[in-house]
Amino acid sequence: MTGLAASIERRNGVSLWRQIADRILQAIANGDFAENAALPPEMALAERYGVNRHTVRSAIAALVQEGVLKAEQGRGTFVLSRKRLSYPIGARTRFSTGLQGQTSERHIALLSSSKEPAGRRIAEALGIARGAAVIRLETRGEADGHPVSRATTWFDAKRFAGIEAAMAETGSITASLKRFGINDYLRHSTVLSARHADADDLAALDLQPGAIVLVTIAVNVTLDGQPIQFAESRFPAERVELRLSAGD
Amino acid sequence: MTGLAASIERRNGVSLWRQIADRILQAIANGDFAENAALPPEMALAERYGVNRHTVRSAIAALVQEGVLKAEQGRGTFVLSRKRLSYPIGARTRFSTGLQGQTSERHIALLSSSKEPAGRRIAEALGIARGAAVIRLETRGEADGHPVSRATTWFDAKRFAGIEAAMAETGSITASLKRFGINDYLRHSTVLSARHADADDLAALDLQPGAIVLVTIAVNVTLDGQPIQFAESRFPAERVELRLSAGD
DNA sequence: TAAATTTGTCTATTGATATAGACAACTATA
DNA sequence: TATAGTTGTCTATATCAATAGACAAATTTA
Repeated sequence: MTGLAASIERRNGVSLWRQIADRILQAIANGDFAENAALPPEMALAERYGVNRHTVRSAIAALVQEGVLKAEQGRGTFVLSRKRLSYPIGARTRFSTGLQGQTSERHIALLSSSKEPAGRRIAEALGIARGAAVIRLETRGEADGHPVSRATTWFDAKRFAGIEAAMAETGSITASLKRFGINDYLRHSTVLSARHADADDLAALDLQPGAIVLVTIAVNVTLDGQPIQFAESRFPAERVELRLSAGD
Repeated sequence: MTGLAASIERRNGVSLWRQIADRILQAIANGDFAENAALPPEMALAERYGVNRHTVRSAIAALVQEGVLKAEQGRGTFVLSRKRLSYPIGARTRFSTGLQGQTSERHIALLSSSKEPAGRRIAEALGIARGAAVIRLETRGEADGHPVSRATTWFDAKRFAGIEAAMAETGSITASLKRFGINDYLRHSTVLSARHADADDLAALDLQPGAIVLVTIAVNVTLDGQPIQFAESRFPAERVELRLSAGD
């Protein structure tokens, strides 16, 4: 399928070993290797990608460091298989319901919260005056102890005063909103993009530098269309894919 | 907002100038700079990112090459503003209707076509036997003369014999499907991921090496749920964002 | 046991990346 | 017309990235 033949680019600002590490990760996520399967020998990979064996070794070293591969002298290099999580997004997406069946344990950790004046984008999305106070929550989604998302969420401070405490206590946006009389809500719009992870993402998501994150910018609304929440979420592209299902 | 403070990472396989170029691109796409606005002076950027001025110059040089910035000796460096296209995806997404109002001219160019046996993934998606013949189309979406997407599409060769000719003639998937008696179809499922662009993407999308592409893998079905089309599309993350609207 | 295969380590060399400093060329402004 | 601010060019140096070759160490297979 895709990504087998295509060659490697030089002099682009992305080192060859990083590009090759990306390829291998992609192949694993694609299911090209079975659980605990052996990677082709270093010489074979070097030939396939048209680079020196040492360059392949650098790529493998990075993935070993990352816990994706395990190298054994004399035997080979093996895939410790981390399949990609498939994360559904749609009108009724909730974090905890989204990953059902794929992981056994999941929750949202509140990293920090603060109060700040609303910028242009946030004010427009929440339908409040620019400069009005908003509460900002920094959270991390975890599944089976592994970080799978990193989000920044804004609420109208007037309407949702104290939501950071509710969030810290319940570990759930849905449960926290219930305390403010909101029993159901919908995702109104989602904008999707991708970029290199920044320093904050790297630390929070336990990523290796150079990793790519999928970014969603979403507005949640009540059933009658009133905006309640504005959020930017980052997902590590190497561990998560986003899934849109018809009818969601 | 996001992306202003976060610092630059070293020894990660992605060169500093590439990381800084990414940041600047992101800031422009974010709307942090007005049309034709001047970028901060090189010295200021160097200080902000904690690097040497020459490193900033490398980043700027790459973006000038790319046509995003224009540097004028003695005056400053200016944003040639290319706003990001917002590309809607949903149950009723069509290429030509999707970008209405954002661009004046758009069409799909057929790059090549071939016949091949269906692999596991494609056979499952199309509901045909593994190894059955499928037609594969390589296409490029263009808006105002700029490439905005690169797709690989598979059809059941038995049912859609000759669709490559229809596609070449009409330049439209929708119009081509009409010739086979399909007047309407829906997007059944979409899976979203992101990765570094490979050599083929770089050439077809006119990207600088190191660029990131958003990848969608979609299945289109007839109104009664019969799968007709399997497609993998790549969008340059620096020029395109994907938008999910409620009710689509 | 011997041979083949595969990963691990070492040395050496080349080119790209990044830093540093100095100064030229050009523009806008006081 | 000075002066300050900005981009452009040059030299020099240190480190990282990539290539190249040789051989050691461990495992599997004949």
